[in-house]
Amino acid sequence: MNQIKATIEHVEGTLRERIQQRAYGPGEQLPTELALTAEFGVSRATIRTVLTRLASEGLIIRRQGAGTYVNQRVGEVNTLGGLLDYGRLITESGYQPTIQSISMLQREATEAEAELLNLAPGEPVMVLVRLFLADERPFILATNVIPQALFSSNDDFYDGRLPLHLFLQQYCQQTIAYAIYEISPTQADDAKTIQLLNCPPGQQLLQFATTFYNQADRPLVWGHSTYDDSVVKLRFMQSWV
Amino acid sequence: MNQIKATIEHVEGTLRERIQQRAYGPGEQLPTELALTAEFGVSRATIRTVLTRLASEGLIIRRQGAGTYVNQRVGEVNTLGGLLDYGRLITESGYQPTIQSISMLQREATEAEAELLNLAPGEPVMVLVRLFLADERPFILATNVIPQALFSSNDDFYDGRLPLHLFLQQYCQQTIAYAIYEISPTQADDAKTIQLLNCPPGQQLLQFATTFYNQADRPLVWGHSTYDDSVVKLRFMQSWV
DNA sequence: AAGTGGTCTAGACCACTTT
DNA sequence: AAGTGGTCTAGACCACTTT
Repeated sequence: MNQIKATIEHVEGTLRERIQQRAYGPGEQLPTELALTAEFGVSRATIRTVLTRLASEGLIIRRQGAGTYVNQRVGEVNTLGGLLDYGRLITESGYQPTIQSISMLQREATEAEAELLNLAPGEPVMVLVRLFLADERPFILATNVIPQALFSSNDDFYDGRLPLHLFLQQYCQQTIAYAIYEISPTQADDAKTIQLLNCPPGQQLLQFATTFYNQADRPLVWGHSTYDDSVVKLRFMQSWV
Repeated sequence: MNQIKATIEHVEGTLRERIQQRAYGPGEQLPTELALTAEFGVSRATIRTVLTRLASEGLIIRRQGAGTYVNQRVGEVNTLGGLLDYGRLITESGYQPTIQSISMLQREATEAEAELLNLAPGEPVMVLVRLFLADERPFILATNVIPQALFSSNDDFYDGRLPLHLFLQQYCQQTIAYAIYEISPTQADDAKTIQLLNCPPGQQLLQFATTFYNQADRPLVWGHSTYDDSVVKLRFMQSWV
């Protein structure tokens, strides 16, 4: 009567939790696939589906003939699961995240924005400016531009501190399927950036220009963020099978 | 008598080729999984293994109930399959790559290098300095440090123009399993960089600090690269299932 | 020789989208 | 209602590593 229906989700969640809480520590061997089938009472194909997902993130490493191991260096990386969510980046770096909503206003799309978001020039957009802090230290200033047309409901309050994907889910009923990032070097040169990020003029910064799309390839958000990496370094992991 | 043994590889290679050569163009629907099983004469599980790999790179998008589609924007990204291979990054950006071997010498590891490569300080390392050009324009200056102990054979010639993973395969019999990248902003400040990258002093650049590991978590290479993104922008894609 | 993950089959039913 | 991908089973044999 207490049947768990979403088997894959359950197995995946359980294994992620065990790795996160070091029940399976860095470098340690996971139970064999056969042992996992026995423990969870599912077929090997189900187990392998889950392990494939974890391996593609670099969380585990599988060696034919030898076993499946927790990646020894997961702890050194702060972008596991992607850059979508700056809040999580902060958490994974070991800090306490705070998100401040600096401003939220409606205006007409610039030509560039209209182009990127597949809008006619002048169509209304919502502009969110937010500041991310790690342990009270500001280090990301993010501007996100969302077509006003996506806001189906007529809410009169939007919580600007929600992670972007939850914001879109909540107020636009849209799910982000993929994103394209452009990363470039920049420096603190305008007064607003210098003030909000609390950094000296000329400080070298990273800039992300990102477009988020849904499954139907429709652009949902265009954003650009300025990232002060003297606070938190940006560390990616990439794995090959 | 003409049996193809590596079924998955064959299917995967064929589908990649078709996408690359636009037999399946951007945004177009792929044949259904059922159709692919018929065409290749394999089970659906085999087809799904391949499609899962392509989807995790963002090459295709699968929509339950609707079909499998080539990502409309694959062409906008130049890091598909990862940053491992700068030569491919250039190709994917539409340029002709050239790799120049600037220097290749043996010396003692610095303390920092020894730490990163799990060596005792002073152990010998091989240092490769290489310049990557896109259509004759220099844009990446890469330094790679490899423990001398990895060079098993006593070759007296090393081809410094090989992509790093082939270099390691060839001369060290080592396969890269994963890498950890740190991306930071920097600027052209030393004479050598300015000269080789042919850029004005103070030009803003990206810097990658990368450590490559094998399956047994052994560090194989530590590298740092300076990247002039005024030549080729760095564009990532990230997808969520 | 025993144990491990990798490939592969031939089904079944479900969730979701399209027609 | 028909078609599509998602989940799931219960096997089999292979390639590779460890004992």
